[in-house]
This record gives sequence, structure tokens and C-alpha cells, in this order.
Amino acid sequence: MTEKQENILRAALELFANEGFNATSTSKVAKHAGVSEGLIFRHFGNKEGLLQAILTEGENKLKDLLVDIVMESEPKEVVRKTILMPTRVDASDYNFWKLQYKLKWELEVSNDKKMEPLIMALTNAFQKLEYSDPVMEAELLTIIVDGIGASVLKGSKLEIGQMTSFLMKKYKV
Amino acid sequence: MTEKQENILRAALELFANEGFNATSTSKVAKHAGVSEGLIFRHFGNKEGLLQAILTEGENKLKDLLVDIVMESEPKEVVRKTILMPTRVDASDYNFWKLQYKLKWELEVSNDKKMEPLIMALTNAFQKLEYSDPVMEAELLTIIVDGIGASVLKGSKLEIGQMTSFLMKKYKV
DNA sequence: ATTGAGTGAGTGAGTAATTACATATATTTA
DNA sequence: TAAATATATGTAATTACTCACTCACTCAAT
Repeated sequence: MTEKQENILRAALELFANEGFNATSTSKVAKHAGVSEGLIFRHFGNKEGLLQAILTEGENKLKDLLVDIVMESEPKEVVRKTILMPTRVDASDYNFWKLQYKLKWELEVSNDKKMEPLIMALTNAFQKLEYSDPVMEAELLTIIVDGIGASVLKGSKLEIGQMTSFLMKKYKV
Repeated sequence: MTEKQENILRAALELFANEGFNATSTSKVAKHAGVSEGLIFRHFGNKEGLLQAILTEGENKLKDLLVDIVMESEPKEVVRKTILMPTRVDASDYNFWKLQYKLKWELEVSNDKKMEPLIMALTNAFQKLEYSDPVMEAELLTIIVDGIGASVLKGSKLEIGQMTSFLMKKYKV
């Protein structure tokens, strides 16, 4: 991966995440990356291929967050770590996560399947903690965490630290 | 409002909601509405004006949902009605709501301000119900309801009826 | 006669993508 | 080692096409 390729990916990520995929032209990406437009197509085939390269590169970021939770055996810790997920997102990865949320609505590309292990782990944890409806509890908590993540990325006034500690108290973890 | 104007608005709403604002061309809207492209600009000035016309027309739909909750004096009813909000969305309004969610990410147009009366009402209700942190409780419930709404519109496998009755049991309302 | 709704070909500015061409870096050959 | 060849990396100009928007025009109802 040459330096120019990295420049292209970095520029594309920033523009796609902040202006949107459709609203960002390849010429804009090229200018932003300090590179000729043709180079984008040489390396990534087409605009869609450029997006895919960004997505697969960032896929591990999601996996890294999830594996730590799914591998946890202590049920209370599973819940606690899930609640804390939004706080563990590195600021340098903001653009990647923003892009994920944007694409869910712009191209109807979701990663529900990648979240399934988390839901399974949560269901299991709530069962061990003897909640009466573990399946719904797991579903609910993922909705909450997803919503908090969205708030953070949209720069909402919601104080994330306050909300997470409030949740940990509520779930007694 | 002539029939052709209504046709334009209806076509634009459907296309903007399902394909996205940027991804929908004005010529596509015109074709879909059975109207010349020029007519769109005569009536709505520009593409942005067309979007605004749709948004202001639909603004009352949100107001109608909220006023019923905010005017409620019984605290348990406030919580109950909030939880039931996603189920009360008429199927004929799906496109409008989908557009709302899409625009939040595509154009960073949010209606946080319009939700504030709901948050106030919820805070007040949780206070009367003697929850220890009514502000956070209100914030949390709006996040949950927002997330459930999003799931419904995205056609997720989440069973909305199950989730709402689960929540009503959880909140004892 | 005037007005306002409605038309559709036309406009320049972009759009994604391709092209022909240039340079740098290996790899092979003499 | 040095020259010759091949391959990867890059560019600028150009392609065919789409975009939001305009404009001169028609037509029906006052």
C-alpha cells in the first residue's frame, strides 16, 4: 500500500463520512488527497470499490470491540462492557463510525449480522442473571447502545459519561 | 394546491425517502409525477425548496403525535403513550418518517428541538413517579423509542409489538 | 388582453470513468 | 556490473453522460 493509496483512502473516508457517499465526487476525493483522479480508478476500480476498501479496512475495528465482550464469561461484565462500548471508540475512528451510521440509511447497508454475536452473548448473560425475558433485554440494550453511539457521532448535547454510569447503576453492573 | 403539485410532492417524498435526496434527480421526480421538469422549479424554486415543502407539510404529523403525550397529565400515561408512539405511526406515513431518519444523516437535519417538549413531559412524569434520576430516564426512553422507530422503518426483524409490551411491563405502565 | 399553470428542449457545470502517455522501480539478460 | 526489458505507479486530457436549472413558448380561464 503506497503513500498515495493511503492518502486516497483517508481523504475518501473523511469526505464520505462528513458529506455523504453520493454527495462526494471522485474528483473531490482526488483533490483532497493531492492525487490525480485517474489514480483512484487504477487502484480501486470504481467509486464503489473505493468505498468497499474503506469498509473492509474498518471492519476489524468493529470486530475488535465485539470480541472483548463476546469472549467475556462473567455475565455482569458482558453487560457492563456493552454499556461502555460507546465510550471506548477512539476519536481517530469517529469518521469510520459516522460512515457506518450514514451508510445504514444512504445505501441501506447494515451490519446487523455482525452484531448477532453480541446479541447472543447478551441474551446468555441476562439469562444467567435471571432476567425474566433475556431475549428482549438483549435486544433492548443493543438498541440503547446503538442510540447512544449515534448521539455521540451527531454531536448531540447528550452527556455520554453521565448516561453510561446511569445505565450501569440501572443494570447493577 | 393543484393536482400536479400534489403529484410532485407525492413522487418526491417516495423517491427521497427510498433512494435518498442526493441520489434522486429532479428529472426522475418529474417523470414519476407525470409532469414536466420545469414545473417543479416553477412551483418550488429549486430542489431544496421541494424538500422543504415536503418537510413543512409533514411537520404536523410529528406535532400530532407529540401533542397527545405532552398534554397528558397522568404520569404513567405519559410514559405509556411514549412507548406506544412507534406503533401509532400510520403505514401511509412510513415514507415521511423514513425521510426524517434519512435526512438526519444525509443532511444533518435533525428535529431535536421539536422533541424537547416530549423530553420535558417525560422528565416531569418520571419525577412524579419518583424515579431517582428523571432527567436521564427521560433521555433514555427517547433514545429507546427513537431506536425502535428506526428498526421498524428499516424493516428489521425486531417484533415491535413484543418490544413495546415488554417495555410497558418494565416501566409498569 | 392578461394572467398563471404547464411544457420540453436547451444550458453550462459537473459526473464517473477511460485514455494515451510519462516516470519510477524492479527483473532479466549480456 | 551495466544495459535492456518489463512492470508498477502516476498524470493530464478527454470521454460520454447526468445534473439542477432556465427560458421561450402554448394554452385555457378569466
